[in-house]
Amino acid sequence: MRRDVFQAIADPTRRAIIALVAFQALTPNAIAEHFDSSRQAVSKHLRILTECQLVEQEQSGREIYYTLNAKKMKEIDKWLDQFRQLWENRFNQLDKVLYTLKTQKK
Amino acid sequence: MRRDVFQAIADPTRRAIIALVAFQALTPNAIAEHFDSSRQAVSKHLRILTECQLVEQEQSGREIYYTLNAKKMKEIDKWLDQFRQLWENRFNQLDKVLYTLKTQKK
DNA sequence: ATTTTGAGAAACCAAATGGTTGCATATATA
DNA sequence: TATATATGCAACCATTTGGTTTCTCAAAAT
Repeated sequence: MRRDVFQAIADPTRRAIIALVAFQALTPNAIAEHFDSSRQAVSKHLRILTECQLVEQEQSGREIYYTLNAKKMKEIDKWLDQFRQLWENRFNQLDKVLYTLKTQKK
Repeated sequence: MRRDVFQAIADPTRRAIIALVAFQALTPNAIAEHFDSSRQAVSKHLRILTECQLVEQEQSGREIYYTLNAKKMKEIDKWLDQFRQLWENRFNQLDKVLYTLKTQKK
């Protein structure tokens, strides 16, 4: 079960769930109300999100409140870091072509 | 065929390909050398990356050079923006709990 | 002119994914 | 105590995914 953050955010429903629990703790039932699919389907998404630690559970009686573990989101941001300078254009398309040409004439 | 950026970066091989073509234009053959899987498998990944515009093609004779379209990576960064303040702790777990309690006593 | 090489497309396949329904269990509520 | 509610889990199913092999085609190289 390769449950990494990138696989977790691939699904649009899970991204929506992330956005929901980002600003308030919610129960599976409360979350399911926002979607067409069944509560069990949402539950499975929550399981995946929990397994990769993107969300955390907090039991309160028979209810379970889910919240976003924002720190885990940083992992995605960290991965993006290596490309950030590229889209900020300090190292652009032309540079890349020149670099390619240079490494090719060996 | 829902070819969005998030689905594209879900696969670890594709993330590796992205990292490779980020710094120099490469042909499918050159890319495939970095992996265990066949050139055709890499080709399929490149197709997916192309379809969601994460990479761009540049034909040169019979060779096709692939480069990263860094601008498209910004989409991921943009999605992360809404959570950035959360992991920077300006709005933390406790706040969330309080907010939840408040909205519940209606 | 013939052969080799680079690349995409098609057909196929096992495994993973996202959904469903039905069930078990623990906690509230009547 | 009996019933209703919240949740997770298992079994099942259709579709998607990621890989393979085979094929075709165009461009280089011989």
